[in-house]
Amino acid sequence: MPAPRLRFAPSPTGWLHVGGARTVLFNWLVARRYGGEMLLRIEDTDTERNRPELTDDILAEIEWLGLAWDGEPVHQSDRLHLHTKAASELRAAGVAYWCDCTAEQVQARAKQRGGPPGYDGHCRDRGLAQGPGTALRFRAPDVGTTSFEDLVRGTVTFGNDKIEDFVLLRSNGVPTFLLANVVDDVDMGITHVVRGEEHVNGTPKYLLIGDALGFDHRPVFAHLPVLVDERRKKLSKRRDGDAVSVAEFRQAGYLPEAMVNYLATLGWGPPDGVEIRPLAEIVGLFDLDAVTPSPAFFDTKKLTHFNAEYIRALATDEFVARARPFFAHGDATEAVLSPLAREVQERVRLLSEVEPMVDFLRTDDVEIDEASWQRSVVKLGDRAGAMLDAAAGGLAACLWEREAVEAALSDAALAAGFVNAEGNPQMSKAQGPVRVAVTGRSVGPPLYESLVVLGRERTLARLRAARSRL
RNA sequence: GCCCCCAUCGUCCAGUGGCCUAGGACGCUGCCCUUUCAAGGCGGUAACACGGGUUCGAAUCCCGUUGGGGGUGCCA
Repeated sequence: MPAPRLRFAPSPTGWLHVGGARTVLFNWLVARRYGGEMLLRIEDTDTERNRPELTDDILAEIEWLGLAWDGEPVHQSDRLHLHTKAASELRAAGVAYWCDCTAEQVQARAKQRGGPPGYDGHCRDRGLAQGPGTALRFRAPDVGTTSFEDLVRGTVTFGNDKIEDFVLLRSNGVPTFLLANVVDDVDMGITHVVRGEEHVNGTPKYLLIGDALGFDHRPVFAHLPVLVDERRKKLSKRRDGDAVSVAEFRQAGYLPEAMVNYLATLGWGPPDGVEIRPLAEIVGLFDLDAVTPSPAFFDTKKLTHFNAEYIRALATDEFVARARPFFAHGDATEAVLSPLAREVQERVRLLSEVEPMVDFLRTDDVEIDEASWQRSVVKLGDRAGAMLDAAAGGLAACLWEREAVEAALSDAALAAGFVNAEGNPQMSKAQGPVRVAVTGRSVGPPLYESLVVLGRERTLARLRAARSRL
């Protein structure tokens, strides 16, 4: 395959959502696989809805994902002259005409007619000249079919009689996406149009415009399946029209590598079934022909699993560095995390979970979780108090390092009556009261290591506090 | 309504006429390991939507039904 040229064409009307991210990824994958390029085109022709400041956010998220684009992003609004020139050509060739119907009139007639909604060709042969309030419409053929080969769907065919006379130029003179798209794709030398399934219906219009303009080259199309939510609805339509944004996941502590890897498994799968793997390998394996045509559910649980795997695979210092931006208490958190980093790393699924897990080491303002207190302390009866006392005694005297702390707690367990059938200390239960007293909860990082970091005095103070609470 | 598309475990992916008593992953779950929790090890749960064809043979091909999705804008 000659080096392909692809483009991702977001419109700055919202944040980058995960569906968009998946589209960027698949475009990027094709470009990388075949030594081509992926360009960016900002489709900002909708002056009403446009929010230019969002462009930077979208670019930043794409960068965060690590999916670099080639060249400078193109702004469609800078290219209006090309679009209007094409519009004039179409008008001159008689395949476009001016229409002065308002959107309200079009709708009203459709309703009155009782037939299908849409434009009825009212102004087709009125020979209107351009004037105030006139839009330029494309004269769609009444007979025949328009079809194209889609890399993921095969041949798709539309009856031309079902294609209405759509708008090329709005009455304010600004070209619509339909026109701008075709002109820009050709001008930018785009060979592959890889986009969401929602564009399938617009494709025959794209083709009709291109043919009318006399373009001899057609890009290859690939319409990716939509990403859906738990209700099987398009993700970007979720809630109040809010998409599930990439930013949301970034802020929640997901790694871009995990996100990208997970996204690659939606609508596609590696031939060998190995899902979690470096992007470089995916590049070598990816193929649009192998993309599934059916909608895919965006499963946050599975994404989270990927994320946990990626976190665990990090070098420990890298893990700390990546978690740092999520610390509200900066250096103080890092100081208590460092000695336990490896242990914490194996226990979190999100970077945002790191700080809460070591908070009990940073602050003395530890709240005892009631459920944990009941389950791991109260339920043990008298032995809980005995354990707390014995632990305090042993810990007060021992050497303050891991083995000694373990030994002290083992002895305390024996003294408090936590003994198993073999006569050994039953630490699974005995560590409970100490853990809750010190950390406030019944789950957390390994206890001995935690105590060493906490320090003798603070440990003893918490043991005493718990004792008096009993 | 009309147009287009889709249809394998709860979910994602594998399967492209015989290798399928349908495979992997997430989830859920049993056991083991274990200082809690994780992680790890070994198991389990669970699917070819339905009905017709074609064929010696169908999850795989064709038709229909049903179900789902996308579109139907002077949004992109």
